[in-house]
Amino acid sequence: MTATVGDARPAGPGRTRLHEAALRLFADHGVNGTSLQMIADEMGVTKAAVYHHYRTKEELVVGVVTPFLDRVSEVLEHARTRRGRRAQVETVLEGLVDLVVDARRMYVVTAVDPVIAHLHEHHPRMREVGGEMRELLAGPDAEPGRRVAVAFFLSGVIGPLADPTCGDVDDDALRAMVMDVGRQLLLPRRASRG
Amino acid sequence: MTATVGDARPAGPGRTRLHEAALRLFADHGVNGTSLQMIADEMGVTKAAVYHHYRTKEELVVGVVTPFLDRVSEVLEHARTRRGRRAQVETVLEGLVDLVVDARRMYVVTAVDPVIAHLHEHHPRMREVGGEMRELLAGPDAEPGRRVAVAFFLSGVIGPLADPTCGDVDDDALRAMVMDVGRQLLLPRRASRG
DNA sequence: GTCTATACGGAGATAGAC
DNA sequence: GTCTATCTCCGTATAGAC
Repeated sequence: MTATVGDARPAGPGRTRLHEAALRLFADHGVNGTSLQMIADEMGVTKAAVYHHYRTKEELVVGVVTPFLDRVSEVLEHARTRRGRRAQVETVLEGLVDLVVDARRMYVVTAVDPVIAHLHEHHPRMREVGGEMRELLAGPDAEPGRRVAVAFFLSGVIGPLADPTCGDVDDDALRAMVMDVGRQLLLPRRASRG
Repeated sequence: MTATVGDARPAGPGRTRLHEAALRLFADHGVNGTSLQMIADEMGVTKAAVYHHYRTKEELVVGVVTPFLDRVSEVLEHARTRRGRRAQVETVLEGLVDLVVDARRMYVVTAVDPVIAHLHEHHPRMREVGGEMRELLAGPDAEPGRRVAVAFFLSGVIGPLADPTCGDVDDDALRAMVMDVGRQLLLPRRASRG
């Protein structure tokens, strides 16, 4: 049994330091390639100290991902308050790109890591948030073409974040460029160009 | 000719079976999440039998990736025989999308796995092929916007392949849709930045 | 090419003192 | 909240027989 981590504690400073150290390493080596020993070393403590915060590695992973998941939830919630599909898509797009550029490393990890991919399938809240995002972006009963575009976009955003050839692009420029691509893919103009 | 692979053995049937089994598991669990024991079980043999083909796990990984790398090389070579940047980009696009749809699992692995990402940085031939592809798609001394688009595209293609909400889309449709997106991003009509 | 058997290290995890 | 010490299991890898 994999236990639901209804761990709603507010995450003190120690925990936050742990999250940050773990995240750095996850982004570099993947979750499976990162041992608790590595994390402990990164923080300058021992494994046992890490185990004080989480009972298992899996719970640690969930703990690291959760704050990011929360922010995505907020974006979706905000989008739902808007009227009209186009406005909703635009809002998700903006919020997501913002979030993703701001938390580069995190999104790379959450989007790409095999371990987290499994979590996406099995962890109830991740399934839920992922589903809601796709639904908001694609719309109900979307045609294949639309679903492909959405999947393409969600996966595409990580490219510029991870690609070394884009390392020189600063956050603001990146945000603008990715938004541009996102609009092209998900908000095609009806008749003419605007 | 598609260059030498460190290990230029012709890959008999046993080796090919091994590659396929390993690939299936890599795609599911990531390279680090796949033990040689799992691979052996998948093939119905023992670990020692696997070690008959490769001396280390890393060599196995390279062996699995190489055939795919060779096909990418062929695509690039073919593109270089064409005259004009647009024609070259179009050719790479077509070849790559074809290849990627045909070898879904493989591309997901090569594009996404943390272990292979490190290989991309350190393994000479992978560095080379990756660099050549970006150069062909982006052009020499490309501006940031173009580089972002290329990175976005290369990462975006894996989305529809991996996303469960696109599972019902058959290969031909997928190919067409992804090509469409690729042209939008990389071959803008009446290019303002070509 | 495949097997059995085994070496060795490092992984995740626990106990209990400070 | 952090430590030392320790457990167990499984990972990679090797030796040598069939």
